[in-house]
Amino acid sequence: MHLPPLVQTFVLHFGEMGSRWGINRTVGQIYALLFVAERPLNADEIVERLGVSRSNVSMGLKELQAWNLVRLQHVPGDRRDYFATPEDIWQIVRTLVEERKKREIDPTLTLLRELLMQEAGTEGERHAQARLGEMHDLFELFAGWYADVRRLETERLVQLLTLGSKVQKVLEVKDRLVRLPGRIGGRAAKSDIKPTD
Amino acid sequence: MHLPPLVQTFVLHFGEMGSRWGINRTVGQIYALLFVAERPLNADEIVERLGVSRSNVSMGLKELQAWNLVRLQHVPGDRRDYFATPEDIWQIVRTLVEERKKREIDPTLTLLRELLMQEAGTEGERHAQARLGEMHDLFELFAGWYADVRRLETERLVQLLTLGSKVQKVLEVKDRLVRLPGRIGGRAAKSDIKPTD
DNA sequence: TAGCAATTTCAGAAATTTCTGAAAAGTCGA
DNA sequence: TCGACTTTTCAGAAATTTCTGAAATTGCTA
Repeated sequence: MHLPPLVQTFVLHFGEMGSRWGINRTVGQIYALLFVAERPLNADEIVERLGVSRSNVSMGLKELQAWNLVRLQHVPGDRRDYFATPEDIWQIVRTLVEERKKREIDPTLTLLRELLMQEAGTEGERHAQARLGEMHDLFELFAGWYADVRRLETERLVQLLTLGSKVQKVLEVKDRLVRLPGRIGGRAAKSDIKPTD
Repeated sequence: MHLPPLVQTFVLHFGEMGSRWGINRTVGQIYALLFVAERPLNADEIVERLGVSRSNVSMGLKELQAWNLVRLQHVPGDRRDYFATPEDIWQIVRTLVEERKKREIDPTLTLLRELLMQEAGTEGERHAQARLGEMHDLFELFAGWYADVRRLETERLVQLLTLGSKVQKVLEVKDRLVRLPGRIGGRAAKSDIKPTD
């Protein structure tokens, strides 16, 4: 691996973090390398800089493409494939949110729906089902949030994230205004989740 | 493994999802089992129901405790340890958010800060640093959001999550009101992140 | 402080994931 | 269609993670 020290530190870190983020080391390193690169890189350049096998890079790039985290580009007069990360970091956020939803939330949501349809035999199963119902509502809420985030344009997304704990004040303001004639704020959100604290 | 079919399906699914969520199969199964259990369970009961080794359960419980996802309880007249998940599912959300921040965001934030302090030698390093700066700002924003979520009481948390794409309307309303005399909405959030789309 | 019950630790076995090299498949111009 | 170049596939090697059984430790009470 020969890279400027700053880049190398970053690339190695991303490789290590990969396992916490659900990708493997090489995939993390490739992504980090492309992220800081000044121009698109081809597979052999990645092999050269990371010191891993060609086939590993090929598989890593395939996975990053499946995640929609890298874009394939072509350099005129060169038939090799060149890869780059989207420059807009907010596009990356939307992509990650979408993929996480698909992988970490949707499958469980599907299963929970199925289990809630079943007939509970024993007392224990009835209790389990009640608990699964709570989890289902929670997962639905998250799924909706993720879906919303994906659709928001950048400026609104920044606002939503910046909002955080200020939500209280903002909503107070809204509630007050919504009660005025004219109804700007839209209808109240349905919520079958009962707060317990 | 002997469990009612409904519970077994759920437990197995959680075990499989575990790897996507950054925990191992047994840890996922233990969590799922405790989540739907009618009463706290001791280690031997978990061994019995999941059909895994005693030591594996011991390690799994230790990890779940490190994540603050299970609580240790004592049954009077029984010196064994009993375990349960907090009943309030929103407490679980806060815990997960906190732990994810600690594991998935903070280490990278720390590294990015360090790298941004360094002197960039080459042109390539200067470009890399600019890119890392963008990532740093993004991670800061997320870290702040996560920290906020952890602090919100349940009702507000539900509101924040339900908000999603409605953020636009709500903020329009707020903006309008904030400009009125009295300044209810608080000061504008500082934002060094420039939207690019 | 001996004896028993419960829990934890840990070395190595088992399972899983990641990575490589070699071969296959695809692509383009001559 | 050939041949040079490029990418993909995949079986097995290497690395890593997970899991187990046995032993050690903890803590209680008699």
